Amino acid sequence: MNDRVSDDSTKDRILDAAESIFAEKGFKGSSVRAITEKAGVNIAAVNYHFSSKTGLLEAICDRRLIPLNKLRSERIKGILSEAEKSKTTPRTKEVLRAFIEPTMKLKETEPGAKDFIAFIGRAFNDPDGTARDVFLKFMKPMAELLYRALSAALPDMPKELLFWRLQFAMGAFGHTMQGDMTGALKAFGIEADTKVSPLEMLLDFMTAGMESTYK
Amino acid sequence: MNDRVSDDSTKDRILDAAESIFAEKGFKGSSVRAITEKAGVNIAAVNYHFSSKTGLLEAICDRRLIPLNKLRSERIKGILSEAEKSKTTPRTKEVLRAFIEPTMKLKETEPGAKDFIAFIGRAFNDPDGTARDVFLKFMKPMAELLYRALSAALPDMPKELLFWRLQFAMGAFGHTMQGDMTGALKAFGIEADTKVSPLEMLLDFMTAGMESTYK
DNA sequence: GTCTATATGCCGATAGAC
DNA sequence: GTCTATCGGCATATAGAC
Repeated sequence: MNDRVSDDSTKDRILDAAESIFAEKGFKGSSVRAITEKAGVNIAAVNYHFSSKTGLLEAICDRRLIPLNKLRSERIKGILSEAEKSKTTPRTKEVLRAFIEPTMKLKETEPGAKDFIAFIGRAFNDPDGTARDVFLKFMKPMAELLYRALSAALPDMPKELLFWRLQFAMGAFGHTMQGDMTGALKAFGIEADTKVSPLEMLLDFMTAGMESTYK
Repeated sequence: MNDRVSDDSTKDRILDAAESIFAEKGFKGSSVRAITEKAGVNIAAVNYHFSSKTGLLEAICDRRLIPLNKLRSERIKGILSEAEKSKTTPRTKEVLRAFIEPTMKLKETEPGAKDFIAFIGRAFNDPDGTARDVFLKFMKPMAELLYRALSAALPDMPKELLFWRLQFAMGAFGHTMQGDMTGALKAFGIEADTKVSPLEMLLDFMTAGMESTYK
């Protein structure tokens, strides 16, 4: 048995290549040909190992999104049960952090995972029905748990307002995840400062937005 | 002369159909065949009138995005010159409103424009290079003006932080523009309340995020 | 300006040899 | 499990009749 995410098998070579090409070109824009060429395997291998291009997409989600959502869920459930025990309200920012921090950590530590993160950042808005459907299927229980936790953190907020704000926050998150901003920063004549962390900036922004009482 | 955005000419029938199909399926996912069929014109008409599929995309942006950005720009420039005259700082929320309100208004008043809005909401994150490049080309001066106006509204904020927060805000905006949330609302068991305006909710969220001093 | 017919090419998927 | 060869389909784009 091998618990590494990737090894040198044909299957994993295809998964690695697909992750990277999907991230760059989207699901529809990526051809099985391009994927197998990058992986250095025969074009027929995708159908042999994954049945279809869609099957390959599902395998990618199995490999990365399931473990990622497991981490997120455990942290959020921990926050919820601790709040229940102490009869307090969870803090909005900690709930959001529990969702987002594992994503950033995966991006930094797991080689190749940054392609996956970029891909799901945009799968969320991907016009291709197949990609969106697969992605939403994998995300549904996670989204419900996040919504519940934010409900607990902001118990007096009308549910529809909470829902919309969660949409806004997820839009900000998804857009941040897809691709890096280095080029855009330069285009605005801004020098990047490595002291500031995108994670903390995003959490501040989201938390303020979620909790806003701005008039 | 005819100053309506759309009439019954072949050209406009194609633009209307393309707008709607691009919105649903993205640029790559939309075929010229599907567009001409929906428009009720011959398949060769796209190349005759617009040279290519990409030319068609550019014509769509010409028709909608240029006038929309003109409205946005005029309002933002008005805010900037008024602030200069009165030696005050523009208000963040009013700058954001000047950018977003014309979008919402276009969506409500111009028939068919809601397809365009949904499309640009996602063109922003569209993995297809062609669509993203065309869109960004049309948006560049607009983005720079918006950044300048927010700089004026938040003069003490470090430029890199301002830049990132603008990215977050645009992510929230783009995600909100693409498609309607009715289905998702129902999936969360939330009854939609027409009294609350997505525009105001979004502006509150964005303004709080932009101005956040949350620790 | 609109049509048919077609050129040319890439797509996902598979059959069948090894 | 990996290969070659190929199928059938759909894509964009165009040539040329009307």
